[in-house]
Amino acid sequence: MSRPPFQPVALVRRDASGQIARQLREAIAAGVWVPGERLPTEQDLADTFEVSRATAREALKLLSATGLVRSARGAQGGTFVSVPVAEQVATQLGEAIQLWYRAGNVTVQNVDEAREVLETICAGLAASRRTPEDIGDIQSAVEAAQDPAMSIDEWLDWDLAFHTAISRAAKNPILELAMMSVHLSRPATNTVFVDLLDRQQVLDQHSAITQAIIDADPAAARAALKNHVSYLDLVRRDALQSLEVDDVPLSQLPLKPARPQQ
Amino acid sequence: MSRPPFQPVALVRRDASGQIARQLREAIAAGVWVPGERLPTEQDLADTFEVSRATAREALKLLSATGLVRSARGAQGGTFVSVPVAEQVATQLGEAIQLWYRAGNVTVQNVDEAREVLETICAGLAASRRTPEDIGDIQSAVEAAQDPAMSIDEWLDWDLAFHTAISRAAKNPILELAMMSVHLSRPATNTVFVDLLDRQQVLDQHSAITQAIIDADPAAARAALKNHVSYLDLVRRDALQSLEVDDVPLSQLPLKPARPQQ
DNA sequence: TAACATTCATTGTTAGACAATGAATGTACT
DNA sequence: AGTACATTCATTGTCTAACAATGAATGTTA
Repeated sequence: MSRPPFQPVALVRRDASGQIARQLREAIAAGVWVPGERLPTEQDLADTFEVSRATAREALKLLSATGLVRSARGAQGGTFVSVPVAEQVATQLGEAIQLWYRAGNVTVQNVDEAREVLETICAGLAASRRTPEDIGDIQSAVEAAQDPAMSIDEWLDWDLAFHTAISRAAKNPILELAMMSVHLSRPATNTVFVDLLDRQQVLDQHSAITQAIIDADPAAARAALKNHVSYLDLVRRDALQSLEVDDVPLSQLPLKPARPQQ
Repeated sequence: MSRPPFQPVALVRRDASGQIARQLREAIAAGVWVPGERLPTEQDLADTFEVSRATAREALKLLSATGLVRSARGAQGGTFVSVPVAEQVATQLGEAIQLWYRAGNVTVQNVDEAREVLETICAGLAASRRTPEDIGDIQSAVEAAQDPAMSIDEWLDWDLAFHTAISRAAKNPILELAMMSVHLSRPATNTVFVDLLDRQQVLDQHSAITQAIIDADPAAARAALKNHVSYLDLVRRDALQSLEVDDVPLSQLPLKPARPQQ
């Protein structure tokens, strides 16, 4: 099976950089250039598409924004096809979810539900597939969070580390990515009530999840996680109620009336 | 709660456009500009960061690649904060997964497992939450796929429509996005065996899922979907076995030895 | 009132230049 | 021979200065 050649299509004079980016993206998807391989130089691309180098550069910027290519200076430099790292993809996804939340397209309930079902699955899989390293990671995250003098931010970091370790132990990069994205989108949605949590209770729940994973007991892991999530849910409901906030709108963030989006 | 002002930070002379993009992204995340609002003009940004307009433009291109902003020409034009549409985010995610697959970072099993657990959840939720419109969408996708003269591509499109309608009926945009991404990444991973499927069997399985959703029976919906997925799994196993391909590597696509990625 | 023309701020694109970089190559010294 | 250092040079990064295209607002005319 040989690789297809790159066949540029003449541009219609509208959004040149976008069209070039699209053609390059499709070419990469078709395997014209494989990860690690070098694309033509900016000048070559500019000549090929009959545009200026600046326009060709902007097309490459569009691709580099999603981590599809990366550039390097120097004599042996150039633009290389690269495989986006999970963190980058997850960050972008989390970003999008936060914007959706602020625009009212998703609710805290949506995010929490997604989190619950995804993490429940991951906990079950983790109990079946965890390696000794995974157990170590999970346990050290639990232990590190036991210091009662810890700041909220630090504590949240360890909480994230705990849940990240579980999703990694599930040994499925796709689910891990999904979990990571949901967690990364949570800062915008849970700032209201984090300091209302009882750390000791959370800690106990984390320990129960950990133990089930160590015991290789998927059903127990799922149950322990569901218990944890329902506690978080309870605290959030109480917090919202005490704030006398309606359950539906949820956007505590300032929202200016949005300009109609075309 | 008032919005924070925009406070640009002086750049270190390295990757100026990237730094500007990062600062703008963080400012948007902090609510300096809300969706629909206009950013400063390119010239203003250039002046603010003490760079040329070209560099400021490249920063904006980095943001527009993920749909975070969009630009418009004309007297009242400019660059506006926008909410990325789900399709765009899902496409990017699917793209990343395809690259991961080609780079060997994910396997077909990973993608299929993610698809199975996500869609099982969605099917259950859909059975609880489906509206009459959802039922109509799902049914018409099933009926449309009954034409035996249909081409494989068309048939696959209807298959996608069927599964998309289910995930939409689950009424959770986050899970819907996840499903969409997994489906969009599948073309690269299932080209080997699609024509080995028995369309009538697939159709019957789709009908069973549909009926369970109409009956508002989550458990039945989950079971019917699991049955469907396990059939697909079976066919794929057979296909791989008959091709005498090992079960693990799975990359049927041409792979050149990748240049070490820094 | 409606249709049309003009204005003009803003993004889109161009051309040519110079700066920064970093791998490869050459050179001198031990 | 080997090692430290200097040079080369293709390539990306940034700059400058301009012009083109656009499209909402405004003005003008029928």
